Amino acid sequence: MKRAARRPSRAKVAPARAAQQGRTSPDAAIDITPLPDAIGYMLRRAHLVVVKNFMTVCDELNIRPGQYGILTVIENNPGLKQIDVSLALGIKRTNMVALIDILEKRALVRRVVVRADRRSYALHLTPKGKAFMSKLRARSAQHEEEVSAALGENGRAQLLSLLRRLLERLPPIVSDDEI
Amino acid sequence: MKRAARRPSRAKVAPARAAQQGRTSPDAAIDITPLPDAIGYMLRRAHLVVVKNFMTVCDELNIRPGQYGILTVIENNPGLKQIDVSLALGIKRTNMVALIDILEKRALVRRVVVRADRRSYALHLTPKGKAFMSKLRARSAQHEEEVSAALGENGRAQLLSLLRRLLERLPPIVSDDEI
DNA sequence: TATTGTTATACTCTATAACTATA
DNA sequence: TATAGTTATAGAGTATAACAATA
Repeated sequence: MKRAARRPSRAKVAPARAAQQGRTSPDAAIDITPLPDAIGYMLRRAHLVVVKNFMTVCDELNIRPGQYGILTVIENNPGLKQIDVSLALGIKRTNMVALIDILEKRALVRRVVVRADRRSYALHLTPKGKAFMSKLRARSAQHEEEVSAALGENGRAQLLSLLRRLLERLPPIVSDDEI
Repeated sequence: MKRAARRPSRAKVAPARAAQQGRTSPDAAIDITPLPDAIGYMLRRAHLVVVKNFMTVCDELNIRPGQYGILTVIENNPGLKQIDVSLALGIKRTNMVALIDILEKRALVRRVVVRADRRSYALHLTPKGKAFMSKLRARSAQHEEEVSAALGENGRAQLLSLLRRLLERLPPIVSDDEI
């Protein structure tokens, strides 16, 4: 996330049409949300602003949002296999390898050999991983507070309820065959 | 979006912990939404299922969601410069070039030379582009209906209102200096 | 035969630097 | 000096195919 400073700031864009017609009123400007009725697009923009906010937490602790998800799933379900984490988060098992590699190299996660099934590993947080998650959870809670404040009274619960409805009632992203 | 069929379907994952403890009840399985209280994560998942739904429309008409946004902005604001479209959609002007190239090669959009400022183009839909948008709008409306149905009575309006609040009250994704 | 982890690879989206031509 | 468009390039994130070890 780098800063730059080239052009003067302007929240709205004066369209060429307005200029061509001699109108210079800022009211003629198009809005920064040009597809305000497209649920998919609005979800995308909202996700981006929330993630940008969360990235300040991630940058502090040098972690990616996806890795935060993996750590959380492992912490809440110690002993999971990589394939289970993949399935839970919708990350392909083929892409999970490098992600776990990073977390293992940082000594946050351990791959524990399972005698019952020597194809797979049981994933656990190390003591360092648990301490890390402790910090991460505290900072994440702060972030969630900021988002809640933006959403207003009851807004957070309402939003989560509506998002849950979408996840429950629309076809899932990937059938787990594809993980 | 390819189909595959390797493993038996399972909506929930039986965690190794439960198995190790001898529990095999499906109630012990972890949910497919492992971060149900993280607004950012839930927005991501919801966006993915909605986009997957919208992709059926895009695949039919051989277009990407981002290109749909560009066409919509140009249709609603004929004569905009590339930089204006970039700003409106949060797409860097450097990445806008190839996107407009594609739309121009498909004869949906025209770059019209502006005598008043020969650095820039005025973007317009061609007649073919307008006809295309006509089809696209109709199919998109169908898609929006499906999403609305999933959200239930008033759900759509509530969700849009909450998402708008996030966009208005959290810091913007990019200052327009960075476009 | 099927599953788990792995490697290699490709594709999309996004990001940065540097150039040109115009203003 | 600043802006609009462009090119080249690099980095995420995600996708598929093929393989070894194990069940």
